[in-house]
Amino acid sequence: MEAVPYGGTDLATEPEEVSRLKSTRRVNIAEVAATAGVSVGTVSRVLNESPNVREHTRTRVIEVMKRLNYRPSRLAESLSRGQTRTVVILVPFLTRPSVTERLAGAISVLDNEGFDTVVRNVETPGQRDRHLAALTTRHEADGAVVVSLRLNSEHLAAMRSGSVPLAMVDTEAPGVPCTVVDDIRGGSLATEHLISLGHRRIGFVGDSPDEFGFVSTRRRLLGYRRTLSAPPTAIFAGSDTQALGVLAAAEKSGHSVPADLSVIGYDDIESAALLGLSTIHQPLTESGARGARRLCALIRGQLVRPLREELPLSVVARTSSAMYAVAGAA
Amino acid sequence: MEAVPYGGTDLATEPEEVSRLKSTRRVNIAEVAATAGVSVGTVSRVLNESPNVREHTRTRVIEVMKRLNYRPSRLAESLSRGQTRTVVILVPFLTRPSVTERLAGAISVLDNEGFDTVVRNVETPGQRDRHLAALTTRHEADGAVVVSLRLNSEHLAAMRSGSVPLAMVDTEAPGVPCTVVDDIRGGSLATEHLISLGHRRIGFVGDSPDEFGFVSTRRRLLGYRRTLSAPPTAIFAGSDTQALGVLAAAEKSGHSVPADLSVIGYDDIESAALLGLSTIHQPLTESGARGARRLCALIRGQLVRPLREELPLSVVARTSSAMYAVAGAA
DNA sequence: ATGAAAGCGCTAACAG
DNA sequence: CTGTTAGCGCTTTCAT
Repeated sequence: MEAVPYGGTDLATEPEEVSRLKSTRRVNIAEVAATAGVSVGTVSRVLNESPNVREHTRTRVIEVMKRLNYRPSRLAESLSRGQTRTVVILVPFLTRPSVTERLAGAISVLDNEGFDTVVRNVETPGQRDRHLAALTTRHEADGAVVVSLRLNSEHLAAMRSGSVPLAMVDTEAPGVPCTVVDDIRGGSLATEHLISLGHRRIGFVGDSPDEFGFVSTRRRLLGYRRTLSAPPTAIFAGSDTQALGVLAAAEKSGHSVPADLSVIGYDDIESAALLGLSTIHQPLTESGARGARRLCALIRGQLVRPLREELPLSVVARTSSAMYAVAGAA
Repeated sequence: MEAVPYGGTDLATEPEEVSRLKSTRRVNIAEVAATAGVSVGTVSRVLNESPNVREHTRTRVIEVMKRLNYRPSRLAESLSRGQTRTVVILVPFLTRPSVTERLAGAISVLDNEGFDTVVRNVETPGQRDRHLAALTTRHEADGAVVVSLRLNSEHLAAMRSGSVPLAMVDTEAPGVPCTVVDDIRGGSLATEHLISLGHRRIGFVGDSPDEFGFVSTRRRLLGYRRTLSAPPTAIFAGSDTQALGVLAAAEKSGHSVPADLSVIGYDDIESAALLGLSTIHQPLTESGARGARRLCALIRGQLVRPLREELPLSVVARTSSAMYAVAGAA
């Protein structure tokens, strides 16, 4: 490892060692073995911390690896071992806070389990199809977790015949391990909360139905419909993000929350607490973590049970919802 | 591809084809070649859409690939080609909206360029060191983009001697392509905005300095300090998320915004617009995209210029900031 | 247009 | 404890 100028360097002459690729010939395990005067097998052993290496040998090999700036190829290792130690996670609309929290949960456990996580973001039907197809068409990871996206029968059939280890989060399919919540019940919980506060005219704000294969919002709407059907002194938003929109709109139009209007959201994203938004809490990070954990089990060849696991929902009453003061109907 | 029961199936008997790994022996290119009665070379050619394959042959090979449910190994392809077509992106606090937007920007261009993106989330110094080390210690990707994390001289030296293609976003290092904004100026812009509104006593809310190697907030603070130094009729928050916290706190304590208190944030995350938060806009998605684009250039062996690129900042006045009404000092 | 064969960089089984 | 060697599954000359 040569000394590299840093920090104290004259900044006038912009050092640019990294701005262009130095075509340093990659040194491989054979080269290390050769210059250390041992076999590749031995180098491999020190690489994998095998106990069967004389301390002296190990030291020498390590020294050579350092000197040659050797970086073992994960690719070669994977190919040889027969597993990629990589998992793909397919998410829709990565920037949505609820999605991000799930993603973070998944990455965290995957990282701990020694997997790299390739994330694929889906924002159009085209991307969805392309990425879903890639999952079964080529062998690029040890498994995949699909978040919030619905698989059609073709996809499913392909996953099966290709036997691609798969776990789903916030969406389900027959025969696939999935981690979900009961969104219909969630819709009811939200509506009931408002009703218990004396509201009788409750509005709903959400995605236009069937917009993009998302199933959650529609089901929440269903829960709302089942619980009530008249218009607003309170609003139930299909997601916290939409609830924030409602909050802003209310303020803009001079309505104060919760005095004039109660608002309840859904998800309990991080900023909901920050803003005092009442909401239906669902274990976002946890769902991603569990999905990942189940995928790992699957990859290990374990049987995942129960196939469908349901996480609990709860209402979190904060400051955006309050008793209906004006004329609480009996 | 065998027919797989789906949908119409009796759900009482939970089908569980995917809940356990079917040990379907992987079919490889040799097997395809053998059963199609051609050489592996030919199969490889149809795989890569080489024009040098008789139409008839191609059709037959494709038919066999389907029938055998052949999935080419990306690993083997990469090893053979000598490139992973994978990029690592290192981000701190993945769930922060500003980070997520950058990530989305990067993933988007990387995806278009045919790269898989492995994301590594850093939430502790330990993770930071481990992931940073992994970048140089092993060869697992064609390059890396580092977001908002500071590299010390050791890391830098390692990146260089290992000649790991690297691009940085929202952070900089000598000799490395970076995409940044002028946070000091950002701090000034925010403060000036408030001052132009008649405010003279302006508070700052931000991270405790030097918490975790983050540089941005501190620099914004510096910009604020340089512009002013007395206490509050208005508040400048180091990030939009923190500004939202201020909004909530204000409301909770009965202060109305902007009547009693003006608030300006920093970043212009998606929900800022939603909530009418005044803020300093910085091109978040764009920064991620540019970082990714530059990394791609680097990987292609191109010279990246200028090494340091600065994206523009602008103030976005929304409804959370207003003229200081009470007693605007002259 | 197609086949044969030499890698790519590692792991692991086997010998010693 | 260490060396040898056969793969892992593909791409890619080089022949033909």
